[in-house]
Amino acid sequence: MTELPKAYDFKEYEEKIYQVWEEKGYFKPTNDPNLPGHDPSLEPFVIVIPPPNVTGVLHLGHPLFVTTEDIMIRYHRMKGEPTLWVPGTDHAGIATQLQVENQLRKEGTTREEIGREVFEARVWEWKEKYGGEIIHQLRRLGASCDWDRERFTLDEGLSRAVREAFVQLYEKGLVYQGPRMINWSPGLQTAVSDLEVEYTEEQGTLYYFKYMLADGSGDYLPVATTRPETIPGDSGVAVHPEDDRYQRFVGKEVLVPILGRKIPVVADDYVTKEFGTGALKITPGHDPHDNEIGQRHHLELINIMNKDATLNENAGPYAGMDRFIARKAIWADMKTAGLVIKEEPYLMNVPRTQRGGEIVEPLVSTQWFVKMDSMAEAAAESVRSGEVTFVPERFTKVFLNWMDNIEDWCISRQLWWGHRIPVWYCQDCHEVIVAREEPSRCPKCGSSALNQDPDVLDTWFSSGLWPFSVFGWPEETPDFKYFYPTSVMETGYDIIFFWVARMIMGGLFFTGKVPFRTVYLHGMVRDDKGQKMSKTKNNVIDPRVLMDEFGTDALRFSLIVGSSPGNDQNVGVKKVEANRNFANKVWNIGRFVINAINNVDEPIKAAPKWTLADQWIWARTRQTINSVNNLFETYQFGEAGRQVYEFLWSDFADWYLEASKRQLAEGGDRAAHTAIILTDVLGLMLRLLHPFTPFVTEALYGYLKDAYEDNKIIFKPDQKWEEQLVIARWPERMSDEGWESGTIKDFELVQGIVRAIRNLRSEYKVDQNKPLEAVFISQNHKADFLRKQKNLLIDLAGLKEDGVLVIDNWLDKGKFTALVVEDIEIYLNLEGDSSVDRERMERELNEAESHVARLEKLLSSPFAQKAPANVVAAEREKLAGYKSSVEKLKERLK
RNA sequence: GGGCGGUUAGCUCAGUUGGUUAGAGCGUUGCGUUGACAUCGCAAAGGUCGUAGGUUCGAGUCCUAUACCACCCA
Repeated sequence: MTELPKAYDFKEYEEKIYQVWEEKGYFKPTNDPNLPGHDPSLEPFVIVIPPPNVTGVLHLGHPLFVTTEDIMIRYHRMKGEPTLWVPGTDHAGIATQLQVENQLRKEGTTREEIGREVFEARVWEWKEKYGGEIIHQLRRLGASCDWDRERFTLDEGLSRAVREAFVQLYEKGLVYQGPRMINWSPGLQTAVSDLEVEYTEEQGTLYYFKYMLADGSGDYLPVATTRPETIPGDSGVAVHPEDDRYQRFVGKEVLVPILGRKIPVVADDYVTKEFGTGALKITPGHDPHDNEIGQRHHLELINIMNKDATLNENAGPYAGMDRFIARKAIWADMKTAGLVIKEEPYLMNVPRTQRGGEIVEPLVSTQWFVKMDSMAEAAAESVRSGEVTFVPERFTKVFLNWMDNIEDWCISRQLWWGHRIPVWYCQDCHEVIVAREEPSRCPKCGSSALNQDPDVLDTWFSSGLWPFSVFGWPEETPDFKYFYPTSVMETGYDIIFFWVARMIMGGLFFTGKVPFRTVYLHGMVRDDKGQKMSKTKNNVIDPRVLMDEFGTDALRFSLIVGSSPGNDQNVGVKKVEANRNFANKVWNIGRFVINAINNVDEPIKAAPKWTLADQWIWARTRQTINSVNNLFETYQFGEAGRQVYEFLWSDFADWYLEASKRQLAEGGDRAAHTAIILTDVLGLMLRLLHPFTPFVTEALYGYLKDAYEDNKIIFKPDQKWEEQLVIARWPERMSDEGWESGTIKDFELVQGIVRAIRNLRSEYKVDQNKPLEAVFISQNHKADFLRKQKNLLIDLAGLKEDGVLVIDNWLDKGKFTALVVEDIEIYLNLEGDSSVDRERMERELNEAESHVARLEKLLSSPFAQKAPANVVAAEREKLAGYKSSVEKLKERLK
């Protein structure tokens, strides 16, 4: 029988407990399809982790998703379902490559210098060195994943899945290669997808200049642009077909400034008459909209840019200049040539890459693309039909809107870290070979001179296969057959397009099934002022520091409680500290209960006679269990956590534990039955709380179980205690037995009286420990009730043990101070100032009278007829209470 | 331009079938520490629930408009 320390020391338990969980295999799914005795009819609960960047640094987004998913996983595991959470990491192409390139720079070298093979080896080294860190942190956060099923997106199996997927798409004509307008990142030297481009509003300049007519008339078309450096690539000027100002120019030719090339003026209703001059220069090679207009009017496509964002020979005198230097140079030359009209400041949307942050250059390049329309239609249909649902629901619309406007996906990246595109080119006959395995010779001409495409695939291409590739797809493994499709995809709303959409499309295309039924999207974590955390703002909170200081449970609880799905949340250190205190509170409740169990030493003689407090806490327990079950089923984990918190702190600790002290001191059956109630309620609450704060609850469960089983007097062997809380039975809903609401109301009357007495004590500055004499006066059935609850009132309100009287009338009110709760008069011997007394009672009378007035008005309004009977009855009852208070107070004030 | 979310106590936020004096944590104020807990207890102050309309017996909750903030798509 060990005495627990006064404070919960999470450092003592977290690591050890996690180790035991893992060693005992609790994170492994029951009903494993690879083992004998598997029952395929049992529906499993499955989540695949959103794989964190393998060399990434832990930020608060990780604890948020880990906790949310762990809550669901632990809940379903406790419900006894076969439960699986598949962990893993993502190779994160650009991010990881940049890290290693940084390292190389420090060493004074570059990837080009060391070559592709050496570079790849270096990245693997890097991954081995730092890749374990993020996984270690997931464990520390308490993630109950099946680590035997851990995956990495560049693993052999997953690489095979990627090749398979590419080839299948190619065979069905959904993957194609071609020159097409893409977003080029000159800094990263790779193409990026539309999604990887972010637009920021920045101050720029709108340049107005003259497009001279080619007929030498000296007439000109005024044009405005934000990018003069693209003028050498112009192959037309467009005006709105209904723009009277420019009708006469349509069909004529104008001269490209400086270069003197002749280009046509066309009419196109894409042009906004009000913008700039109403005439738009068209650069089909370097602007996506211009590209479309160019195609419509068969304008020449001129590429004027090199891959490093310098201009090429098509830019004539500006060849070799960087794009921004060229901008200045051209403008200066045009000024000299008298072609400039004016400049004005202009707020423009500048496209920048998500990663590097430099300005993206739209240009035409040969890349690999996935044709999206048919896949998107299928994905949209699966959402429209409700086969896949979103939590919160509003993301459905966001998703469908994107699906309806989807563009083809550029999947090739000019990087060295990632899945190499499974395409080979024959050097001799130029055959393009797309294959699952590396071919040794060309199937067309037999040549062995084959070169593999140098590009790798977008990281999201492999991520899109994640929900089934982790189970061994394309192999029909037992895992794939049993665990796929998964149950819930939990991730941040910021990657709904990047990832969620592509998984749904991929799932439907490759497996014919949606990859998950429910998409739960969490919000972003910001600092306590609502700002995005960033290194430059220096407001980044390191989760590891929070865990060091307050424990994992406190961090987990802070990220879940007080937030709702899909909404951003602000997290400050204070909040985590408060929840560390909660963990400690739970710990001390546990200490109290264990102590109570240990002190029971007499055999139970009779059937239990429950006290009001016993019945009340049990009723509240049932209420809480039912409510938490409802909330879990609707993904309202924050509210569920809050309710358990409130129950434990405000009901169980503040009231029941206090009430139980006398019951325990009484000894005998009373103490034994009280200990049983304490144990049962705490046991149930530890279960409800376990998904949120797994460590402190597991630690306490162990001690509670030991104490209970060691006590041979109250121990019931038939009441099975599971080995550990992590696999203990989840408390299921209990139906109402009818007695609960009355019991709760009765106890609330006691609480009302106790609070009133405490307030009075505080107001009269009477020492809290001083026992008070009290006389309760009640003329109705409540007198009996009060007599029965006398001891409870004595303990909770701090009354004098033998100084409490319950009678139906009393004349000698002398120096006693009056208090009225509903129709009960309470007289306390406070030895207070009677003028203060009068003043206070007048205040109370005023308040009660205002309530009476308010309620009488309410009840004489149509409310009484139209509102449901129970609502009206409740108000009538309140009115009665206030009325008798008024009466008693008036009497006392005479 | 379209869309979404937010606006509730000094601060950070809960409040999901509309039910009649709106909640928590932190902060503030007062009192209190020899057995569950000072990582605490008891109590107090503090809110026209952005604004204006509407629906309803009843609106923080539903509808319309509007302001501001944030985000997404174009």
